[in-house]
Amino acid sequence: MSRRPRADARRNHDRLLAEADAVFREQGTGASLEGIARRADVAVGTLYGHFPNRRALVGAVLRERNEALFDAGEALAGKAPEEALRQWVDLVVSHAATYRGLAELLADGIDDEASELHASCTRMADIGEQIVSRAIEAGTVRPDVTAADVFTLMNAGAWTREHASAEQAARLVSYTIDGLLVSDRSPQGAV
Amino acid sequence: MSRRPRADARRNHDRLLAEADAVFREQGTGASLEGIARRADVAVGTLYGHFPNRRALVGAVLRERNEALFDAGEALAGKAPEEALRQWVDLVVSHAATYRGLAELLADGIDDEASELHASCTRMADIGEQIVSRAIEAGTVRPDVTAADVFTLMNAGAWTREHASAEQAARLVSYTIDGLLVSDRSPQGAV
DNA sequence: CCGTTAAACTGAGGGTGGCTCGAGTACTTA
DNA sequence: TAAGTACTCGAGCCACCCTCAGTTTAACGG
Repeated sequence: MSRRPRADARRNHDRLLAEADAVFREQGTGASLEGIARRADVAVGTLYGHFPNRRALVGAVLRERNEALFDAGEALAGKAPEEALRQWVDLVVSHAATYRGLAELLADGIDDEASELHASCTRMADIGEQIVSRAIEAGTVRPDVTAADVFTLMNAGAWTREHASAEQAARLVSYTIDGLLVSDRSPQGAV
Repeated sequence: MSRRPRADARRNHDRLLAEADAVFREQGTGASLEGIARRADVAVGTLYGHFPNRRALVGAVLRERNEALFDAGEALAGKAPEEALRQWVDLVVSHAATYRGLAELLADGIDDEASELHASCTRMADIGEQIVSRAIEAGTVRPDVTAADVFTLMNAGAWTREHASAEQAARLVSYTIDGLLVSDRSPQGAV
């Protein structure tokens, strides 16, 4: 029979997650893992016992938060296509901007199946895919726009927010979405 | 009177620049400076004697290259506004993508007067400003678009190219520029 | 309550990299 | 060729990543 998990193990796991969350918010996802272990009053080895590498720790910190994000994304299915697209991109950009450096991990995670963030990335891309294909059907968005375009836009937006003002990032994202829409200058979608 | 600079100093300087260029191309601007010193057959201290920090070294590597870039940018003054804008952004994105990590240094350099890259950043932004204001006058680009928008777009494009395919980055940039243009959906320019 | 057992914890240690500074070297100049 | 100094060297300190052999401690069965 399998034993019940040890109480100290669970306690350390939770402490590590809590401190990692705080530290990543303050210093970004590139923060010192030894520092996180220190703050959690735990030896480095313990941290590595629970989370084999930085990505795993970031992934764990994000897990709950991501659930809420994905739920919100799916709730957008009812909205008008353009609204849904704008809000989804905005949601993800704000989410990613909570932790400096996350945009990079996400952008790299979509192509790396070994990444602990891969599942989250594909989930994000899938939701974007649904929204964008609905928008194309509705004739709102150009038919040649892909899910990859939307995923990339989200990452670029999040990165921009780390290196410029939130307003500047929002402007750029907004312009880009304008560019994705059907207009007199762009190919018309099938009705 | 000031002496002629020592021959060995100049030799080391040049070797360091050459190796730094090669290494930054191969490994990005985050590469080990100790490794660069080793490759240049020089002690670390010598590297730091010539270039006090990583940004200074990157800036020096970029200097000549930047001149060519700026010249090309100014040569675009004759082109049609939209063409000039697209080509300028493309030029800078390709330039920045030569060295992984450069997009970040540039994005941060525009706000940091102490950065050795600050001058290059403002120069880039200035050229963008000229092109965009000409395009606005011509009624091609929305009147609310700023030089900062263009600078940010260039950085975001370069970053995207580091984390996705060149094609994907080009698509996104292209869509964004579409969004900057005057169309039936956006505010009309004067004229 | 107390062994037994395995899961979990610990932290020294080996590796890499950034950067400094005092001692030594070698180039220029007169 | 000697003086003077610009330049070079690299050991050394610090921070970080990650591992693993030895130790602790919680869970379980009697």
